Amino acid sequence: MEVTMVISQTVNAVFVPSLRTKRQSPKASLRKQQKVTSSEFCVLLQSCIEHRSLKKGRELHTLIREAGLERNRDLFPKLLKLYCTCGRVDYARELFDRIPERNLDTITWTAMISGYVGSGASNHALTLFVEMFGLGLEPDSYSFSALLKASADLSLHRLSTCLHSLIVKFGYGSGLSVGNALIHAYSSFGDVCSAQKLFSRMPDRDIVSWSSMIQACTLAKFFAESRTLFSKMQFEEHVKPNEITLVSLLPSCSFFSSLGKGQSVHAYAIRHGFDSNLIVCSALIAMYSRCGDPEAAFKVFNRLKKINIIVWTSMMEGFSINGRFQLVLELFKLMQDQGLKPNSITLIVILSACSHGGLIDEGMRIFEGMQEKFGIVPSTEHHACVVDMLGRGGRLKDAQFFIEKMKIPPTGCVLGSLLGACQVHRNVSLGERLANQLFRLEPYNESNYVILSNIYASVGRWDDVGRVRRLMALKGLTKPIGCSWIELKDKVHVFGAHDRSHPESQRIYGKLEDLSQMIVKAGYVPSTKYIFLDVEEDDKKRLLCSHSERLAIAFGLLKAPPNVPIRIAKNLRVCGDCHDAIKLISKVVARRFIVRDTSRFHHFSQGSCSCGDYW
DNA sequence: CTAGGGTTAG
Repeated sequence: MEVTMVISQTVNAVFVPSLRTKRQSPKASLRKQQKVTSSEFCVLLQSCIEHRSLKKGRELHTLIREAGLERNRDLFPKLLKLYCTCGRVDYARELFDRIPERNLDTITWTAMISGYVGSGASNHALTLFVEMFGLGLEPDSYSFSALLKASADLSLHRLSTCLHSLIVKFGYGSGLSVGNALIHAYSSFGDVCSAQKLFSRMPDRDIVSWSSMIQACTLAKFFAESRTLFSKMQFEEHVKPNEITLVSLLPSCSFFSSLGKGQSVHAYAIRHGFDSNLIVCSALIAMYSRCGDPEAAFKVFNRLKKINIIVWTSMMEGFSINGRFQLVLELFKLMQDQGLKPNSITLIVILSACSHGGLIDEGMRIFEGMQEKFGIVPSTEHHACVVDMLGRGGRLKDAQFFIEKMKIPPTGCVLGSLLGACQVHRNVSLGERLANQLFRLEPYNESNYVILSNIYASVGRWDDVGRVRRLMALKGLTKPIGCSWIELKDKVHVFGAHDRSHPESQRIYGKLEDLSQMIVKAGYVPSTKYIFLDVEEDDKKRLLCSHSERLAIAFGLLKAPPNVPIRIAKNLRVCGDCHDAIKLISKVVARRFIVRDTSRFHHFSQGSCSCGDYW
């Protein structure tokens, strides 16, 4: 409110005197008006743009038109930008179309193009660019920056490379902003190599270049490289990280599932006053949660005074992946009590929490009330959550019925959820039908093949297992190799299944043997149904004992300082038998284990797990 | 008229 008042005062202060001068000597005032007022208008417009004030902006526009300055070279592009940033690209386009093409210059075309990109209508931006190029107008560095963003938004890798060569041709190859836009575009395609090549050749680099390069590494899962860049920028090139740098870096810190790295970034945020920035905080909350420390995440959450929907969603997601499902629902209620409405992503998080927590009735109630209560039309993702919820709870028939009654066509993710449930509940015939449907729908999604092959294996149909595996090979798909890792003293130790490559392998297997004896005494019976290989029972039992997660656990027990929880991460789902075994190990050695799966955490303590064996 | 940012089912 204050802002609009300031603007209107300024408008009056600037405009009223010029109105008065209008009635005096016309010639003198005209000159005066154009010289002084157009730049003053420019400042005012800028202020409307910054505060996204459409109302004041329209008033200003009227004043500008009356002053005969609408088509001023500086003001016209600014007017376009005003409408675009206020969410009215249509007004901007109308204004743009009122001027004959031949009278438009590159700057104006580019303003309109950027406006489309900024409003998420990148396709229109490209169409306009083609028109502009066809008229023989040369794009400038601003045009290229906007176009690169458009090509990134539309996932057009080829277009980005074409633009890159055009950029070089037009002589903008060493420009800072264009370079930054190129890094961003390449990183959005996961093409870190091109981004890195460009970055290393840039004559000038600023905070945006560094942050974008860090972001590129993080997105491509080059986590160690992100961190290296972070220290390099500070200690070798003396560039000061800002909040955006931290947000680009933070996801890298949770990968190894050890807290140290993320904590140091948090400390940096506190030292530099970034710890009340909501975006930094939601990244911190996600980082702590993904390191298996929801309490630390909650501390960050709790000291915020004003919380937006994304921060709430991050916190609820954090509790959810750490198995605190009741807490998720309590927070969800609290959030609504405070007058905040969930968005579509919040509801996915909530439904997924209900699914993983086995809170089926509650979940169904929330799903059914989505539209009426929150005004959100359920998308395929929400439907997939419900299918997962019913399927996980063993209600396969209900899940099938639910899919049949869907008002929108079921996508791969909806059917995939049900296929996953078929694996858990060993339903071969339904699994087969779904898998065949899915192979047509998404032929290159390897997880569907893996699940079907696991379903066959679980009932001993080894010929069919082989058939699915050959089908995968034919399509060039592979099953990811399982491994687990543990970080100790800044070093990551990775283990594969039955791995003997670690220098301390002998001690690890010795420890495993001890542990096996202890848990057998405590009542452990190996469950060979989790071995999806065609081998003898005894071999299966032996294979179970040296799964990668157990090797990492044994190593952790040998090496980690006493009394701290042992944190393990795995790139696949924890095997069900290992899950049983780790529960018992946590009891017999009186130790907490925090194991991260592909999708969630298992907090093992005193013989039980936070997931309640339902996952 | 330019560049980079947080939450998303299996």
